[in-house]
Amino acid sequence: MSSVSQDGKQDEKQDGKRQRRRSTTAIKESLRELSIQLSLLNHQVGGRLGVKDADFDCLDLINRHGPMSPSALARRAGQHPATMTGVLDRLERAGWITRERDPGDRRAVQVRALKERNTEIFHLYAGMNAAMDDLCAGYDEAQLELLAEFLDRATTAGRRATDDLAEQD
Amino acid sequence: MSSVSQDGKQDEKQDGKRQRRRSTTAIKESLRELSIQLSLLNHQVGGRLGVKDADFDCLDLINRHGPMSPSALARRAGQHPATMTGVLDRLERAGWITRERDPGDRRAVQVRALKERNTEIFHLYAGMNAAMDDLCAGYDEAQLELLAEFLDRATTAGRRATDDLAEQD
DNA sequence: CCGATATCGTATGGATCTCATAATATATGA
DNA sequence: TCATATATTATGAGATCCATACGATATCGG
Repeated sequence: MSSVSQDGKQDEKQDGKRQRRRSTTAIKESLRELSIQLSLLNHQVGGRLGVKDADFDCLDLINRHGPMSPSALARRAGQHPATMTGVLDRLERAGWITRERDPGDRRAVQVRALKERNTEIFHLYAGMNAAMDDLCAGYDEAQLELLAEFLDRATTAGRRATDDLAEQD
Repeated sequence: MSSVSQDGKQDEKQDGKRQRRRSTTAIKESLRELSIQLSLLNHQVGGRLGVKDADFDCLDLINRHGPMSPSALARRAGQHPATMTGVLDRLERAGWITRERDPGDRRAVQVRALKERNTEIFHLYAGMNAAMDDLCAGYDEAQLELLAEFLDRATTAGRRATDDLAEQD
């Protein structure tokens, strides 16, 4: 350890680096674990609603990013367009979404989520929602801002990494 | 706004609360967005390796939480035991895992990941990994600790919310 | 305007996957 | 020992995925 070294100053620096690497690794680990856990939560919520994982992801995207075309959705969800037809059929049949022809381009279709049913989803997330409120309550405004910015940057990093993998064909 | 009110002090307090609610909501939003993005990244990585999303999740769980039985894995991944047989068949055929009978209980099976192949996975995450290193480099030690703790707590919250939903049958 | 071509969503069908149930092998307890 | 419980896997019916094809519409060059 440091105590056997001749040069305490340099050891300190190295310890700092080591510690930093440890912290960074810990964050990446934690992030991964969190990601898995949130997927499992989605799986549970989706299961309650009788919606398959992939379908639920799509419904979430529609809810979050407004009305959009099936092909845009397929791109966003990383699925085949023909698969999306099946997904939308199920979601439409179960009353989660509607399909409307785009007046501007009559080949196109706009997929829209039915807001009325969002309360059902919201209700199932109530537990997690409350827990997150509690968790956030323990931080001051500056810390919350730090956290939000970190999360956004991590998202951007994820998007870039994903796109890089997708493009290099 | 505040300027028209008779009681600046109380307005300040209310603004603080409003701001806090906004920040908390922003964090929850960001977290959700991040979760989606990481799922898409996994989807890309899995796609590159010719492994389906669900299968890849299972492989990840095996890698992360050591050797385990198919039923334990099914529970963790939220899947039917019979489905897990198919998942493990595919992963084994593709050389990602091995199945060994448990000497202690010869009904049981231990599923073990083949570490040699982990470099393939790791390599595909290299981009995201480097981006996260860059991101973390912008924070000091105390901030990194704050972030890690937040992520861990959020994971715990997620696990609790998931278990609550799973149990209330 | 017209014809060629591109794009959008979806139908089709074969391969694959899921999962309830049954079957097999082993363990456990009375 | 025998009944019951447990871990995993086989079976098969139904659902899903997706490469491809198709019909409808849009766009563009001439």
